[in-house]
Amino acid sequence: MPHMGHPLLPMLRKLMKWSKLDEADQQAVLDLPYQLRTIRRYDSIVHEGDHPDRSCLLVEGYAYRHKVVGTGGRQILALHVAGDIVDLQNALLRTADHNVQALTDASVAFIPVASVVNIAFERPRVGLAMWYDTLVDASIHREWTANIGRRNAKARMSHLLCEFGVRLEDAGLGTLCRYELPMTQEELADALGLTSIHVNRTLKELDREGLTERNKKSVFITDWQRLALAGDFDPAYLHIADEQSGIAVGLGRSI
Amino acid sequence: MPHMGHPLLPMLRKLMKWSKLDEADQQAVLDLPYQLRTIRRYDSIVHEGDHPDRSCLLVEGYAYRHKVVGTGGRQILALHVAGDIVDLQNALLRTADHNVQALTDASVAFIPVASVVNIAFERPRVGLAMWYDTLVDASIHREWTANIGRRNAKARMSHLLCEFGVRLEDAGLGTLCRYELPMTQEELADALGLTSIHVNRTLKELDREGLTERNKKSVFITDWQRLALAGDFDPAYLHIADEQSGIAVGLGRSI
DNA sequence: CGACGTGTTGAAGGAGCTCAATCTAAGTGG
DNA sequence: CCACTTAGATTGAGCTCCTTCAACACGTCG
Repeated sequence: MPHMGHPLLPMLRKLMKWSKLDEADQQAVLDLPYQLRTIRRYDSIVHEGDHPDRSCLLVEGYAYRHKVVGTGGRQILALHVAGDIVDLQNALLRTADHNVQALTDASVAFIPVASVVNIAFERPRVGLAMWYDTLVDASIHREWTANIGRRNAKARMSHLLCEFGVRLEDAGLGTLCRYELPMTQEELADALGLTSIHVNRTLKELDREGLTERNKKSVFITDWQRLALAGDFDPAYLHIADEQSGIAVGLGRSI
Repeated sequence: MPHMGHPLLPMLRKLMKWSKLDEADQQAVLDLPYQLRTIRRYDSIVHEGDHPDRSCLLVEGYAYRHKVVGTGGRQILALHVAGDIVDLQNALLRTADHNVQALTDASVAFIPVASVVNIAFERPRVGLAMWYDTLVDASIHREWTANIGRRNAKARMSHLLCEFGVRLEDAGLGTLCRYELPMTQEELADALGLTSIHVNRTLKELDREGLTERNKKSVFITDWQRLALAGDFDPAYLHIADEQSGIAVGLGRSI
């Protein structure tokens, strides 16, 4: 899997969306020590109960976080794309409370937690961007909770497809209405709290109603308006367009 | 509602669980500027779409966060008790992506976001504790997602009752098996992704099976072992007992 | 070619929902 | 102290969305 440019660039790109970073900040991010590893599809990156001492970030490919419940069911908690910091949580909290796994062949950079903590507090703008990132992550968790708890299958699926469109376009990895979705129906089911059989029927229904056109690995949204309506989708929770000026106030005061 | 001691003490108590704070750190936390407000049951504290410039923390009482979906359904996303920082999210992210509301009459302290950001970066141990707190918050979100997505009604309810026991005991507001739960069955339903009718039947079943004894506002868990088993409950995700030594490493290096 | 992972389809069952009625306790006003 | 009100708890009956079980189809890859 060839990779263009500095492996940490996708992360830097993302951090710069959350907070304005000057030249020195940017360089410091790129100077973080890291170890690059290639991960195969379905390989585990972090396992529940681990005590990771390195944070990891997705350089290329897709990954997901999940938990397995007592009855054997699996719940996918989050989906991640290149540039996402997939495991600051478990590293900072010392004990992994969930699993992280590659959804496709992927490239992952591991960074010592100590380095992450150091840069966060030596360079408050970087630290704030990281904090911000974890908060947005939590915001997405909340929307997923609402999605699974209070919407029916069709709305859940529509919502997921809309979210992915917005996120992939924002990450420069696709467009709002056309992107790669390398997930099996069983994986979709585990992300939505459904069974793969019902996911199959729901996807077929969206196709039949002219909202989407899919083939195995890619999604084409043919009617964004209606899909967003069906999915009760409002991208506000992704905080993509939020102004950052307000945050700078806090930093301007004393740092 | 009379209050003992400094209003910010419950928060300080909580932060100190996440990271070791020296005298000066502790004083700085208590010296944060704040405005105390009494909130009536059901009054809104933060409304979705707001642009709050003050973070808020629960000094006394219970509160919850929620979203309303397109079909009118409500999903409660998190429950909060005294000491919880109920709204760092919305304040830092600038645009509230969910509502925060009082579950009982409550006392809330509002702190300017700028002050929070300042203390976080001037005093890294405090900042780390706050970051840690938001990460634990996210961890609870994840467990809730798994709970709602992959467990049946009885397990969901059992899990919630167990979580509350642990959290309230940890906060010094009750004991593992006996505590106040000032929620209506409809509110429980909205927290669990169920209907109030089904919550009623589920609660009755737990009583009938000898796992709990309830009256209106308080819970008595008569068989913790079996309730935890029924709820597939493992408190690891609350990160209550995690060692903090590892984190200190990061700070010790350069700050 | 056979095997396996994934998608597709049908039929039956059930967990949880909807609708509707009744009950209870805690106000509230007189 | 008692009618009156009201929010919440409780219970029943029928229904539906989604699951479970069971085949079968399809493509890929050894």
